[in-house]
Amino acid sequence: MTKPTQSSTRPATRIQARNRAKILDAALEVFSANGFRGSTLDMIATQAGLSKPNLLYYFPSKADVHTALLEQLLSEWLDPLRALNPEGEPLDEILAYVARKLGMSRSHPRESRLFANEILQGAPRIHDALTGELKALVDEKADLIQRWIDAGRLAPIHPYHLIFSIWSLTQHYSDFDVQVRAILGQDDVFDDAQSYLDTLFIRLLTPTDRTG
Amino acid sequence: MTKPTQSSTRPATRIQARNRAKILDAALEVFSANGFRGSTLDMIATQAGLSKPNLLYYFPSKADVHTALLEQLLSEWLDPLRALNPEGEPLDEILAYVARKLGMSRSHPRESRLFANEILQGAPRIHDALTGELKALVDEKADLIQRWIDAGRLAPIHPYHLIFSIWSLTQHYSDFDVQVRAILGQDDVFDDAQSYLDTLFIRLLTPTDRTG
DNA sequence: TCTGGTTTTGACCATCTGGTCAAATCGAAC
DNA sequence: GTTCGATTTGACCAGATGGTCAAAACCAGA
Repeated sequence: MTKPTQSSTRPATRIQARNRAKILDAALEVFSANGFRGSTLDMIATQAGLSKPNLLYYFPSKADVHTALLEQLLSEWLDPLRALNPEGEPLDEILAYVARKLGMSRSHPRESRLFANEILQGAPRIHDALTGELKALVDEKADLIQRWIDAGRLAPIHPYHLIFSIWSLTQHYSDFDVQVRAILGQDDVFDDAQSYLDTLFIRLLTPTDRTG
Repeated sequence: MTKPTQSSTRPATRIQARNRAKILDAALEVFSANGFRGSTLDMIATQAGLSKPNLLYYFPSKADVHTALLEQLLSEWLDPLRALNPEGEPLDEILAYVARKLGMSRSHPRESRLFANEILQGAPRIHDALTGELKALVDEKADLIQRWIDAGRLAPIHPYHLIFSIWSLTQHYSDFDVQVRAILGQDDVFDDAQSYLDTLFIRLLTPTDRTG
């Protein structure tokens, strides 16, 4: 009856790795659809194909599943921003970032909703990550954008609000999915969204030529 | 022990009006902060200064409080869009709409979060309103915007996605409040946001002059 | 096959929570 | 101040839910 989570030394068996993965995937499905309080261990266990006590054999509590999930996903979630390349052409870099982020809303809507739920509730479990890891990354990239602006390679706008606007515009299509579909019907929402956002950021960011 | 809610004929006493209002305000506070499943009748009752059975004397169930709250707020929530004036100058009208919407994020963050929670969970209780009242209003206003575009008074963009972008950009500042503040600190977020959004929509929507 | 650790589970518990109810209290009209 | 409906409440209930535990089943190496 050795608890597997204590095995910080032991190299985790194949069964452990497989079941922890199954649980985290099930938890993503359930938490993203129902929020933390709206999700039950039974839902997650069933979704994972395990019994509730068996789930609790791998994670000591519901909160631990949630925390583990958020931690695992946060870094991956920030990859698109991290990939903003200081060496690239500014406008292309931003547009590529927008495209990556919109792509994630399309392909990873569960992750997006999981974070949206967490932030909406006041981020009780990842507040430290917000003021730490996230802020550090955003500070760095906002600085980069400011340098591009100072060099006249982007129109002058508030770098932080630019980043916020990219987040909100892209995540809207996953988080508020139901509303978007209620209004538009089942159309190819993401293709139209992509071209709309391209237009928007090109117009917003293309520097006015002042050499005349 | 006559239930007050049955009195569709009776004109509702002063006490009834006062307590129903207290309950709905408390419910707004609690539901917007914790979501539907994360809120308890005890929380709402305490917040309203009533006992739980007393609360249930005015509303037959928790779900009924929630529904009543959403219904009461939905119409008011759409007022800024409804006020879009066909007779006005197109760009001014859109900018004024953005300003009204951002103002509501600042002054009514609880309402914004209440709706965000509901939509995130798949809008189980207001889906009809989305495909009905909301869609009808958006269709009407999208049509107006399209006519402005056709008349060359706005740059050509997708009207529905324009409306979505206004929603997402403005509501972000209330719904994701915690995240914004974690990154920016306690600054005057809304003033900067207002000028950022002004810039954004002016650049996006100002028609290119083709008379040359 | 035996052995010892790993994994799984059925039964169970305590707490929380939505909701009920009969009795008590209140309040306005007479 | 009496009356009768409106309002309020303490006590209570049933189901849901997070979590425990001891025993059973499983599995890999000797």
